Amino acid sequence: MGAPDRDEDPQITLDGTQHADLEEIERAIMQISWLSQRQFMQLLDEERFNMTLPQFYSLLHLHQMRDPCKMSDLAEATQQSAASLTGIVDRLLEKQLVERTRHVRDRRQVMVVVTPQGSSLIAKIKQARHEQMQAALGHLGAEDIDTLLRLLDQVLLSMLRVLERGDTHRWA
Amino acid sequence: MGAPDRDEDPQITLDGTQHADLEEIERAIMQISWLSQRQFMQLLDEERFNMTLPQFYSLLHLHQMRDPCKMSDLAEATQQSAASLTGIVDRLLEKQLVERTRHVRDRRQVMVVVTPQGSSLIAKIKQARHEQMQAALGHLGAEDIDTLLRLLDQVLLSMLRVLERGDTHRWA
DNA sequence: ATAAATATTCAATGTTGTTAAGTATATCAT
DNA sequence: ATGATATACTTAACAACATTGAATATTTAT
Repeated sequence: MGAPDRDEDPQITLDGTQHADLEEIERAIMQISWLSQRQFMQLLDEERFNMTLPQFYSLLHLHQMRDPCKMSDLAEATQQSAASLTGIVDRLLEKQLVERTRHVRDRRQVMVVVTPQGSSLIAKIKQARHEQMQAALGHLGAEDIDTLLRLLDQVLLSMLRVLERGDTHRWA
Repeated sequence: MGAPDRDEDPQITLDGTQHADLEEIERAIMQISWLSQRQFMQLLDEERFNMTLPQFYSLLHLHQMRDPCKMSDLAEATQQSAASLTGIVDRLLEKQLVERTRHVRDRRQVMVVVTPQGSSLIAKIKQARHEQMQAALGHLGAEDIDTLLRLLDQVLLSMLRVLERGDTHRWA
């Protein structure tokens, strides 16, 4: 990731003021996403955690749900295919971070729950990640934090909406 | 990814105002990173592009550099190991998106350059990605875009600084 | 010339991604 | 009830990448 593309002109709006291009934001988001995932991947790879990104995000969702969660729901929430998820849950199971049961009524459904060990690991990882991100976020002022959070949540909600629509669209 | 963790209290600051927690931002960045990379992965996977994320980010860096780039520099810039990169560049080479040469003076070094085909593909992918992200960003006002860009670039620069320090620290 | 340092590739292994096919259970129509 | 269809998930086969450590090639130092 080299220097940002700065060779494009800013937009000229009707009122004559100059505003940044949307593509600048896209570049920033892409770059931050790539770098932060890389950085996080290395953290998860340490012996004390020994996890992969897909495993973490799957476990994180189960932790947030607390109650048993269908495989298909977990797959949709984490944007992973059911086939991939089977192997991922297999490995979480080996480490005793989750438990797999069958739904009582509909025995086709496989339900997964996080174990206390799983929740405890998530807490440790969140703490380690917090320390890691402190370096990138620590210098932000309280005002900036509020603003950034508001904008990021706006972006995130739009993304989630798109994904939901995208899923229904895919099966249409 | 389920509903955001909202069960943590906001920070109470000295002046009595309530401000969002840094951890909220961390959550948002993690979630956006994961989702946007997933979404982008699916886009790159379409037949017209037929690329993977590591391939794209490697090619993107070469595109931004324009001039030939050492394997080790590319590895550092994209945060990939030299060993991984060899295979990735192999596949870019097969698709004729890059060319590999030896450095004239120091023939240990392998130099990689993007081809015109490679640059053209990057442009097409950027366009497709732009349309994809329009859905998540299109509703932002001009003010918000400026603000968000400023904050994201701040975060990005901090991350880059950390990575540089982290690299020198790792080999020390 | 020999040794040491550097840059990259190769080989072996594990996780995740894909698609397609397979198995088990549930539901619906007759 | 029985047979067809749909649903939920797993399995299988293969490609892409991640890791590590060994091997190779080239340069630099003695």
